[in-house]
Amino acid sequence: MALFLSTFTNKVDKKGRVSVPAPFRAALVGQNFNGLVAFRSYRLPAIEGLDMARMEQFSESADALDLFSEEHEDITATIFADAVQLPFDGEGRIVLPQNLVDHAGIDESATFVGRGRTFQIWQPGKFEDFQGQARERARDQGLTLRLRPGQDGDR
Amino acid sequence: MALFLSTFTNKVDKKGRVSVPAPFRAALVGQNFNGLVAFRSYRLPAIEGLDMARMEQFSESADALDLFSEEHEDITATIFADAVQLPFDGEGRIVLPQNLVDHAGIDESATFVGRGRTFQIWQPGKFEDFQGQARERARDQGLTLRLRPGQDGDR
DNA sequence: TCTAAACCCATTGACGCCCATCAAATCCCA
DNA sequence: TGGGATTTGATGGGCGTCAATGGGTTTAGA
Repeated sequence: MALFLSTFTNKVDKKGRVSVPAPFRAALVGQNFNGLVAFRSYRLPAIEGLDMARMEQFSESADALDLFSEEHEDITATIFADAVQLPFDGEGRIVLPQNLVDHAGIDESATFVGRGRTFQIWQPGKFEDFQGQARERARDQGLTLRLRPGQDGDR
Repeated sequence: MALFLSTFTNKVDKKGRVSVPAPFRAALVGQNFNGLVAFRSYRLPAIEGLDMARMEQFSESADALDLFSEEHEDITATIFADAVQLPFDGEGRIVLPQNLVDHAGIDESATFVGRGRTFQIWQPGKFEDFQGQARERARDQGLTLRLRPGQDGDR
């Protein structure tokens, strides 16, 4: 599976189109669906972005919950109902729906933020603030990452 | 199997017809029956929508329950007895039966809500409220979706 | 014969698709 | 190694197509 790395800021044109950074596009090829899936983060003023394979995986995981249970209802209402498929145009751009734009407070530019298996889309200024705070927390709390044993990195 | 994503709100015309969103229609092709199956949700003021394959799956799951048990009686009465087949017209519209419309409180518009393997049909305002509450619960309870083990992400 | 559902056709507005331009990074060769 | 040429990615705009919608007409069943 592809890794989404680094951050890119692109312009949103009058039609609401944004170019998806070429490296991200390269990580999103080879699906049935030529585009990406997006939904509003329920914790942050940001848009979550992922590929269809990941969404299918969510779907299978959600199927493991009891149907008609409250947990199932909440998960599907916050993720699947909120998700949109955003196809690429010939130039590799997407159109961000109004409700996503509103949620993230995006205006003339959008920042694509790599987060490993997924990525996020932010209003540039808001991401800058958020990243600054995250770095502070990481430093103050001595954040560490434990590697999973027995797992090769190149899966 | 089909994956239903996003929400779409369409108008109900004077004849009671609603366009089923094109992406949903695309997920509903390839059945014997050109249309969808619907029944009243027993927990929510909404209409459950699905394809025939999913209905078959429900049937098999119900078979796992003891025949003539109260649970079996209740499930079959609530789901199978209540279900209706709604065929598409030439433009991909359906007509919602009166009892479903009443149950969901639908008037001039209907909201189609993707929920993964199935979808729901709501009165727009009611779904907005419900989704808002679901998002709150998701945030407050730190709702997460555990990915099913043994499933590779890189498919 | 009357009503309701199925079928057909017209309109319109958003979106997908195409082409043009421009900037930047890279490549190539003297 | 410097500078010109080429490629690739980002951006802008025009136009055709399809989905959603509305209404009329025919068919079937009561």
